[in-house]
Amino acid sequence: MQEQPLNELLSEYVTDVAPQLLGYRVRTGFGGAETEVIISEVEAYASHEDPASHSFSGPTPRNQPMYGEPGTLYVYLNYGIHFLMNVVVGPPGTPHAVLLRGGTPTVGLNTMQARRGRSTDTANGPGKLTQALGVTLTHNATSLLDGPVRLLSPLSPARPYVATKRIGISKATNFLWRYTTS
DNA sequence: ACGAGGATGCTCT
DNA sequence: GAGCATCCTCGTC
Repeated sequence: MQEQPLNELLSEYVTDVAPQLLGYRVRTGFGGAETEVIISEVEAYASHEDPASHSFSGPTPRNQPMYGEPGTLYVYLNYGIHFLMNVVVGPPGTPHAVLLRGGTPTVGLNTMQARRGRSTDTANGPGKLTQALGVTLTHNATSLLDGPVRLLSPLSPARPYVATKRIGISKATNFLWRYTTS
């Protein structure tokens, strides 16, 4: 496959990067078990231009990782229950992020099903995705290029996608910044 | 098939 | 103290 280097892709503007991450893989190898999904659903969050972004109002203790290098992993606790994972993107220092909302399991399905405690709906949601991959707050601010949670290039050509409204937010609900493979 | 409601704890005002 | 970038169970149709 031919594609531009990942670090170049991740430096583009967040709404350009987000749909291009569809088809990329996320891989972990915790507890001796390799697990991997193909990303199928993402959302873009554009810092100060986006009232729904965690970095809309500037730096806070929680959103520090968003100000890091493109390719940094930003994990946070949502609703007190679920971890959600983002890829920090955009020109370095701009706190833009792509929320990974779902994936198709390709490696280690049994492990992911065990982590999920069920055999269906393994990674088709942002909280389910992190649980299936074993991603938690301990991985926050690590590098997706060089760390325990890896972002890997697609194995097959890019597929068509659709852009729709983002889900589960109460601000800027009209932005068509949710991208899913059709 | 679908909707309502509860779980659960951190973050920021 | 309010508000979450969610998920699951249970009730009803």
